[in-house]
Amino acid sequence: MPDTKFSEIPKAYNPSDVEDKWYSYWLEYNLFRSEVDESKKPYTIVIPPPNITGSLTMGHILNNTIQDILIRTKRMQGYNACWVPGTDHASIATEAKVVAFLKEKGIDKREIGREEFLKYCWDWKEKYGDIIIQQLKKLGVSCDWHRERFTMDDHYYRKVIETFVALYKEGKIYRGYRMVNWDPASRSAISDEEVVYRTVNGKLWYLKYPVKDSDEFIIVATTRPETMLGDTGIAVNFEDERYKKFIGKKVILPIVGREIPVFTDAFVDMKFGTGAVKVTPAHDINDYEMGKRHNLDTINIFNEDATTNNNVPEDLRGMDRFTVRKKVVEKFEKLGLLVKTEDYQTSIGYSERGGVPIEPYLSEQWFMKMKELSKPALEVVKEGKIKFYPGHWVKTYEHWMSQIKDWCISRQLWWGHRIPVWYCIGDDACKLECKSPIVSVDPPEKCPHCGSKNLKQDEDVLDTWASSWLWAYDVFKTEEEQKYYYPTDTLVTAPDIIFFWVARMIMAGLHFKKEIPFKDVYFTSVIRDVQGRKMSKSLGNSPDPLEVVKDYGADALRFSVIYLAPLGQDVLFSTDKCEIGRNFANKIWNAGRFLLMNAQTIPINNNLIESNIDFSDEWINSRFHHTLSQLDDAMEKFEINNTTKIIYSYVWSDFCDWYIELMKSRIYSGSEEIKSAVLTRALRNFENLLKIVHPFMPFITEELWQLISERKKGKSISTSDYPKYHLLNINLRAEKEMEFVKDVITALRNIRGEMNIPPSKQINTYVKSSEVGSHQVDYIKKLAKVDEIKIDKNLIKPKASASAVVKETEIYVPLEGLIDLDFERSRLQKEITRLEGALTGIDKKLSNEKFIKNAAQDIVEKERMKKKEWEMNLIKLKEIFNNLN
RNA sequence: GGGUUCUUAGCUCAGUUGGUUAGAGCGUCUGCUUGACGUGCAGAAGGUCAAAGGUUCGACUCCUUUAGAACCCA
Repeated sequence: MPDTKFSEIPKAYNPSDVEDKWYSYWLEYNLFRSEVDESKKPYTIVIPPPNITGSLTMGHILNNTIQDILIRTKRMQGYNACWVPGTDHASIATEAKVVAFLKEKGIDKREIGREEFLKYCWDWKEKYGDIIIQQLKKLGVSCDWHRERFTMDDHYYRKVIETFVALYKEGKIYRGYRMVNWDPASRSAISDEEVVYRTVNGKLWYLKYPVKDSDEFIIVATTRPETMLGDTGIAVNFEDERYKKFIGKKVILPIVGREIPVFTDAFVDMKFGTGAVKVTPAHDINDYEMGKRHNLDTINIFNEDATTNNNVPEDLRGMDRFTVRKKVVEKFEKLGLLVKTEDYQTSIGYSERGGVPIEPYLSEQWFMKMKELSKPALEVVKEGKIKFYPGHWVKTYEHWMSQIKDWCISRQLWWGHRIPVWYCIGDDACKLECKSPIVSVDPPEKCPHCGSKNLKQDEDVLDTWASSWLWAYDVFKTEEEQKYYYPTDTLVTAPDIIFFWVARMIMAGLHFKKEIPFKDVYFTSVIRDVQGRKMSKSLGNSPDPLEVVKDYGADALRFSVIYLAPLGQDVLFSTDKCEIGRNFANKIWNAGRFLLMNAQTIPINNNLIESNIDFSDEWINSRFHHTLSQLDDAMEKFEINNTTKIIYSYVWSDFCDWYIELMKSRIYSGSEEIKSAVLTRALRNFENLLKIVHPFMPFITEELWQLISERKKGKSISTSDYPKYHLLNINLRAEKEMEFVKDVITALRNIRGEMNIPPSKQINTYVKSSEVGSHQVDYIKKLAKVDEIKIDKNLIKPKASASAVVKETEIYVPLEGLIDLDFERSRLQKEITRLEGALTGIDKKLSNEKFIKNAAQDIVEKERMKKKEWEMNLIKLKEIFNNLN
């Protein structure tokens, strides 16, 4: 026993005293380090790399706590546990931040040029890049920090480029002039997945287009009147009687004066608007398709920043899209061509990062063919080779995978992996072949066709996800490591990146490594505030996790968040809910404090660990192994939330409420040998308790583990052996005995409570039985505050007593002068009524032939047993009731 | 418009392949300076399991419909 004085152990657990101390200790002794070791089975997790732009959110807390629970458990269970941390360069998000930062200083990125701009980006990364990572350490996560990676590390960068080149050579990457989602704020293309749709209150404008050589008009309805400047046709449905006479005619485009044809296309919905649709092939994906079908001109009216270009009339040039909208509507109004304006609810795509409405925009981009890659990736999930938790995500995944489109991977940005493609801009010697791009991992010296050294690299960088989809294996640098650690075991991630990241990692893993990247995917809950709103910076409803750690402790935060987060459901979180974890930590602390206090005076003697065992020892051991079995089961099924409930109930109800309370009678009044035996055993039980709590609450368990016994330098609970479940420890007899004792004590407490007997007042008790052992009697006396117990199977009910029937055993508490007979009568009557109701139900069942015939035999048997016991109890209660005097 | 999920005590949620006259934590009420803990202890109250049908000997659990909520996709 370490010579910590009891008086030195504070009454309440104070997390700030211990957290930093133990985190540095763990790092000092490299306890989270993992290296290839063929003699051990690896258990591997790669962290979902947080953005270098962000700071720690409650989402990170939940996500990383789950990973830490898994990895710590496996580490203690003897696996070579490897958790690889790292960060993501987040191309578009970081570039936006740096651009904004420069803007404040009055610098435009185009002025300073690419190289200079990238220096600023790297500065940013150095300064802010590992904020989240540092914050995570406060949470106690057990990552192998020697393995920290960044998606733009030299090694990783090269892997990304090599992957591009390989896929290009396989014909899976191509360049094309296509309509893409354009973010005018960052002046870059983005992928379909980066577009978020929002319902907004817009308007529907009805515009009149004069028909050429006629007095008639065609009226079109549009939500984006400004795009009329690029209209090159009017489409109607072939079956629409209203417009048959116009088909093949031309209309004069107002303001512009261009003549555009009226044609039919099945795409047109007769019921929408007026049934006539203005067609702008350069600025709408559906119009683009129609334009292709009908050979319409494609007139782009916007610059890259969505201001109008020279393809619109002079007085409307250089305006942003919203200004020009106003101007166009004004002009229509002046011309008498605006029929009406209606309020209209519409869904508009916004750039997730840029925050502005995306513009469908024609441009030259790089694409990845996805069909072939997606097929095996869909299979492994459908077949269950990769399991999702909760399983319903499989359907979402299937849906997306089976209608996957080619992936636009180029971004018109500078921060990121620059596309490894060069173009010959050559000289006179250029040949036709020089037009084809040169794709190469290392910069080519000259054009392979004409020999010119005048080459220019593609300006664009790759989509961030085209780097992070390699994360599951390229975080491991050597072949040896990849072979040992890959496939990884579990991925824990937020469901909103199932397509961005999870799906693509599966594709990459299967394609390049011929193996799944992970076996299990755990999709975390979404953390919301108590009103159910998503946590966001703009709402200010997102607590700073580090503040919470300061106020409640890291262990409390971890435990609370998991306790509140059921699989597959949102969590309504508020800081004060961390009281659950804080109180729990304090409970554990005080259980430890109690044992340590007694260890000051009672010698620990391991020779006595198997001596003086009674049913309470057998019971707690049995309960512990039940708990282990439940824990194993829940972990297996990734019911992480459930594990906290299992642990909570064991620690609080079994260990503290009963085991510790029971042990007091022996510790305070037993012989020296009994005291020693009981306490020695209790400390061992407590150590086991600490071990199963440790993955959830690493700091407090380490502190107590170090306190309850002298440990060698470098020893830690985090690398101790996790207790193993053994069926042999389940002791049904002890459990039954314990159950009886608990029931008697509860019944007596109930009587005390209802009869208003002050706790200070001792009572006497009579038990009509022959089977209660003396060891049980001691416990009942102590916990129910009973002075004297008389046990006799023939005893006669004493006068003026309160009573109860527990497991067919009658219990009496004589209360001469204290008892209110009417009250006792109503108390008994309540129980009688309850039992009668229950028995009616059971009788109905048992007298039903079909039940006897159809129900499983053990169910019927169970019902019969219940009936027997309840009938017995009822008879006794009625007898007591009738003889009450 | 299509898909997924959810609706159980005042609140937040459990409830395992249908078989306990429905469980926990918080909150509420009553009592407690009991020698670990008031961040605690003991006791109690509180639910026609969203609604209506159906399957079944038996439905919180399975099916259908309806109402409401959330999310994803278009």
